[in-house]
Amino acid sequence: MQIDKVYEPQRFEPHWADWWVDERLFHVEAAPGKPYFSLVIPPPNVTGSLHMGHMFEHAIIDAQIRWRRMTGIRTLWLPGTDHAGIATELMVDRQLAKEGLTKRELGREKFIERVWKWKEEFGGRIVEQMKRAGLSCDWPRQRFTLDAGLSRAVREAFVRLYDKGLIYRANYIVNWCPRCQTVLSDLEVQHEEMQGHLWHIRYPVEGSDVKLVVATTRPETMLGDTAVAINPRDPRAAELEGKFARLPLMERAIPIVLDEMAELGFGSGAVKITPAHDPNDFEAGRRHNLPSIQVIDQHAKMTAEAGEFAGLDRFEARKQVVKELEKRGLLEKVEPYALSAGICHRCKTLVEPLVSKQWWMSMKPLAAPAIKAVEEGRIQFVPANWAKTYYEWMYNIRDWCISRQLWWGHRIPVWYCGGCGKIVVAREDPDRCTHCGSAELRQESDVLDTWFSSGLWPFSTLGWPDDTPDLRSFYPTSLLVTGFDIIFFWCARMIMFGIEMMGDVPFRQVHIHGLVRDAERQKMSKTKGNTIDPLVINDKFGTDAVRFALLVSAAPGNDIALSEDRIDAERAFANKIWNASRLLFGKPRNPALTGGAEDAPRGPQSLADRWIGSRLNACAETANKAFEQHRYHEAAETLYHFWWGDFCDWYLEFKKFEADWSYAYELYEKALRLLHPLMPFITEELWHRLDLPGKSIALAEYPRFDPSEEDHGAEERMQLVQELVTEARAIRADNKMDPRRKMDAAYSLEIDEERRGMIERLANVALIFDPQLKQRIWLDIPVDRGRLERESDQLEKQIAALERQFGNPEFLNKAPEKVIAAMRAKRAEYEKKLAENRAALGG
RNA sequence: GGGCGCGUAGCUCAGUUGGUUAGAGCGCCUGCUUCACACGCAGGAGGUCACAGGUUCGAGUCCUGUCGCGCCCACCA
Repeated sequence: MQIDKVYEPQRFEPHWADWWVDERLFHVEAAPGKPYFSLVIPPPNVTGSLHMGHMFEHAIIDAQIRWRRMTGIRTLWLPGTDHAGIATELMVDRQLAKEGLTKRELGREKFIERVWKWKEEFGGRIVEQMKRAGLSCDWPRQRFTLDAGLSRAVREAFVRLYDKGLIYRANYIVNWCPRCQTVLSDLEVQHEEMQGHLWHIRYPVEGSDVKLVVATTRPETMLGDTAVAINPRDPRAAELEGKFARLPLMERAIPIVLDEMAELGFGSGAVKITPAHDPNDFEAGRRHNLPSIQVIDQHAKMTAEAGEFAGLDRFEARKQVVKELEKRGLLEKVEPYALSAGICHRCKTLVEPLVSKQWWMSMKPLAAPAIKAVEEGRIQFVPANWAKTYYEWMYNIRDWCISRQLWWGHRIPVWYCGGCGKIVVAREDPDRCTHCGSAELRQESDVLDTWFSSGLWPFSTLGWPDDTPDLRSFYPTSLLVTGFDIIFFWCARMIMFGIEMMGDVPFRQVHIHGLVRDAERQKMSKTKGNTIDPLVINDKFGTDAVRFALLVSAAPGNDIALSEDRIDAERAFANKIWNASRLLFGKPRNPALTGGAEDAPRGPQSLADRWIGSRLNACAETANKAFEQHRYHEAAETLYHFWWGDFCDWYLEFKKFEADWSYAYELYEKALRLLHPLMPFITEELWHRLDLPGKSIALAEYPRFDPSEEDHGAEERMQLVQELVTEARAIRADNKMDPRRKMDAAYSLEIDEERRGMIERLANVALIFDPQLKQRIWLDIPVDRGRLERESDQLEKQIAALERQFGNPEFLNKAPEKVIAAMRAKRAEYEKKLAENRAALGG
């Protein structure tokens, strides 16, 4: 068998990536009622290209999916992409801006055309990246949140919820992004600590000399004040209740009301109320029946209601208002003040609270069964702690603003009738008003929040609302793998939608993974310039090495610090496997057999064979358990040490002195399968060199724990060989002995001919085999006295520590039998070793 | 204000229900062109597990507190 001298993943990875897709290797047919494992991809946004976070998530999913598939269960990984409303519009906005255009100038239709073009380009790029990464997705089932089927699902869901009274339209104070020109949900507003000021302003009380001092962080909003509140327990309450304050600058009389919102002892004890521009004040306005005066418009400019300040930008207005108040001696003081400001999580513009008529979804009724599903364990979080975060949000959930003043998205299926003024909500575009028959219908111009369609993803992608074989075959899905940052945005909403629309949870388990950070644990970000581009890194080190580096660091839920050093180490691992294969492939496949029966498995032939078989078996047990529990780092580490430590360092070295390599091939093939979910490319490449009957290693069986392969005897016998070899090498190194010259040993031990040969060869020692003593040999080698003395001291200390334990009756009473027995065995072992050392030193 | 998490070898991190001598990768030191691999081989140094108490026969692991760091949620004038 020929194999290139150097491991160059670039030479075969693209080939297998294409082959997997072209052969539709991971396509799976519907089979209602049959056992399955299914997972829908968290659809990446079509905004650009994939980053390391995606790569990490995909490496986890692919490992899990490939492992499941190899265990023989019907396995589906459904791929797709998300239209990502605001994010994509922002990208296209920027592109237009470079051409000196705006989306309004272009018009709705032309703009959407433009975005589709963008989607074709970048969405396509993302899909290509995923294919190149070798993700074992069922590509023929690929979906996009705006494709026809999913759009139909969106309408269905909207109409059902509307009919149930769970979707409503209302005027309320919302988060408005003056740049994106749309409303945002609470989740889309990011809070950032900012250093601001607290301005204390004097409001004169009418018919009195008293001046009420109010404190505010936003003086420009005072122009829209319609009341001032003080706490009912405020000493001034009785005197001021029912009186009016004179609003400075606007010269308007506004009532003084009593309200708990004014906290006793905070600032001056009085609070200005601006119902149109503050969520808190909005509620207060409702409580006290106050008028609402909008002084800031949707572009964050002052309205005509702002009098002399009309037309000014909100920040400029702030300066002017403060200046004017100062001039009139109404500014008592200014203090520095730390506040958290809400900014648009897409474009980072300061969000403006505005009163606006929007579409909302009632969440409490949907949340209750979703909470129950997790409480009852029908959905399990991994790590379990994340359930707390989920509960916390769900218990305090508020209604969801689902309309967006955007163009790229699912247009809300609501029509306003010009005839009777009523609204029509329909699955299909209506020709006439269902109430009055008028043809004068105008569709709602708003689109839905992107997360509305994402929330339907686990079933809309399987054909819902139709009762399809796919849906009956793969829903509920088995697992969701995602980041903690979208537990609320996506995960929680899928659970609510799933239960509401399908009557069952959308997935059984949620694996929450961490963040990929750079080597210094900094978040990767374009602005910091510390990002690692998956394309570049995969090309440099090979996809297998990058995947393995990600997974070996992936302790459940923890962030990972990724460095090129780490990836380089895993490339070295791949290279090690490659070279071990070169050694193996240079050996006769099966000298004991001839003709066509060359591949007939013959099982282990030697002690080394039995030992490695037993080791691989143990490794298979650990790996299966690790995948089951989403402990990828454990699977990776175990396989790393099996391949490098056991297979290469010991087994192959032993085999070099044996003639029969038939079992080595058998075991090697099994070891490739064991590694395949973590390193799909190199294992596929090498597996094909074996020219076996199967089509792909990805469809071969994953090795399982087999009690008949367990061979404790072989492991124990081999352990002694390893210890002796290591000891002999250490003596040689400590004494600076020439490694090429044979040495004699000075131990008395029970040994058989087979092991004698192993020790002699690997340790390069001459063992004197005494037939008179049968299996006992006496070795005569120079001893490193210092080494033995140090070791003996250690042993004495350890034995003394154990004696202390055994002398403690409490320990003997309370410790489990198992632990005591293990410690007794340990003591015996130490004592034996100590005796050996003393004999060697004495002689 | 509420919630979650972290602090283990020079660096980055493992350590699942408490149990014997706490591990890995990288880095470091020593010696090797050993016929698969210098992306390698062999040997080695390096940790009072942040700190202080407590529970226990036994604590890196459980409890309390302190210090340091991070994240999330919240209508904090």
